[in-house]
Amino acid sequence: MADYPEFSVTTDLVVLTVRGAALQVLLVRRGIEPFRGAWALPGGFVLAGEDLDTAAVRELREETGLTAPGGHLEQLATYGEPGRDPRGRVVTVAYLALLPDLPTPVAGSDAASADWVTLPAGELAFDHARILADGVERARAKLEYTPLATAFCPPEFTISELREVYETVWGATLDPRNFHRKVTSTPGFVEPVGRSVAAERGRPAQLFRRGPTRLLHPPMLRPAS
Amino acid sequence: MADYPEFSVTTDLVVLTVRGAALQVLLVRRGIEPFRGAWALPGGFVLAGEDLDTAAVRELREETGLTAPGGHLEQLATYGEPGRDPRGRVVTVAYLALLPDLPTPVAGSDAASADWVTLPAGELAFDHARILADGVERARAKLEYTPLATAFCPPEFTISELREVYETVWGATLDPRNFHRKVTSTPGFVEPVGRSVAAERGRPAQLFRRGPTRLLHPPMLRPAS
DNA sequence: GCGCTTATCGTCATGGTGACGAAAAAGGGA
DNA sequence: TCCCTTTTTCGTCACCATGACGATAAGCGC
Repeated sequence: MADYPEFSVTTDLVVLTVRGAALQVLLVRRGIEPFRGAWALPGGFVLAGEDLDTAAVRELREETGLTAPGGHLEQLATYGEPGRDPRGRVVTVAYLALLPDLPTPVAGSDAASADWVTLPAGELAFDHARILADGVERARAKLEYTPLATAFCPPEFTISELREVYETVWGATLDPRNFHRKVTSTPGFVEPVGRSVAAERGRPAQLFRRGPTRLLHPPMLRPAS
Repeated sequence: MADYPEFSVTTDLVVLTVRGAALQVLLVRRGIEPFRGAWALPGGFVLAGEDLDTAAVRELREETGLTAPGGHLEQLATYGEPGRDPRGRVVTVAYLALLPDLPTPVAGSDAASADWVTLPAGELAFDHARILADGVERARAKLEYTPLATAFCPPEFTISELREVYETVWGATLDPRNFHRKVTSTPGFVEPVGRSVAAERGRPAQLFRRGPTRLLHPPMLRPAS
């Protein structure tokens, strides 16, 4: 071991949410050099004796104040190019988090100035632009063959809310009737709560919660680009 | 940086191939402690100034003597649980490699005793059993929506060879006629070479090479379990 | 030639999907 | 109260991909 180089290890988070009709990412303004004043992904160093997943959960809690109830957190990829951090040899394990649009603001956060930024975001510190792009692409792909779109929704949601998630993440418009049929006919995707909720306009919609299925068979296919 | 713990970083490789009718993984016998004498995934420490991908390619070359011509190499996941390596805090970035069944043996390899092992493999050093399981599952899933099965084949192959790859990796039997129709009718999956090759028995088969498509639309669906 | 094997093409029924019509169920305004 | 608008939800229809097969083509060995 003594003959091999030493690394610092960080976790960086791509935290996505759907607010209104926009896909947004949680970014922080860096208060110290390098890249002082630039937008960056939230993250930080992995502590001694701390698991990578644990570090990611801790960072998420410190930055958003939430433990992702109903949300989703998964490892994205690891970036370790020499020179990606001017301070030295730093390898970062990136995580992807999908959260519902919570009324909770970023207040109570550790970071002085964290905020939701509508995509596409501009310049980012380090190689965070690439990490963010990889995270968005992963989310787009996962909506196809997993029921992960429900992670963007509150515990109880309507089919229309779920459809808006798909439309926002994919940047496409979907037929409400065919989407309704597809979602409700895929076993285990969503389960009816039994109650309905009055919308601002139009016929009240039925409420659903996430079903037990982790994989969609057959998948939701994106409309041909 | 000085206040944060130091890590060693390694890359471990899940190198898969299809030989005969079996899915095989490249394993090495450890010559030193810990886990001396046990099977382990090939891998090693990332060097100073070396990129993670570069380290993985170097390890692959050192262990197999090949630079994966026509094969496939991608990052799998990163494992950093404290205590996963008794020597200290070691984070490993695992890679997944898919190679054709080359007539080249493992000879000329760095590792004293590397060998192909038919899955399922038995006990493995460190947390390599879990890494291997993750790699196999990734390969199974990727065969569905990417043309990566061609990475298991030589540059020119027959539809039957490609079908055997699917059958071996998925552990299922596929109808040769429907498989032929599906593969040849998916644009960009495979391209006819124009020549045919005589098999040991039966009608000679047409030769194909990999097409330009990176994503299968619609995907190849696994038969219902 | 015959028989065997494998490759390749066709046929048919079924099920999922896109396009779109139509009814249901609310609120708002004259 | 009676329209009008909006959104949800249910139906219909044509089309395409697929699974289950039958049938033919093209080699080999005898």
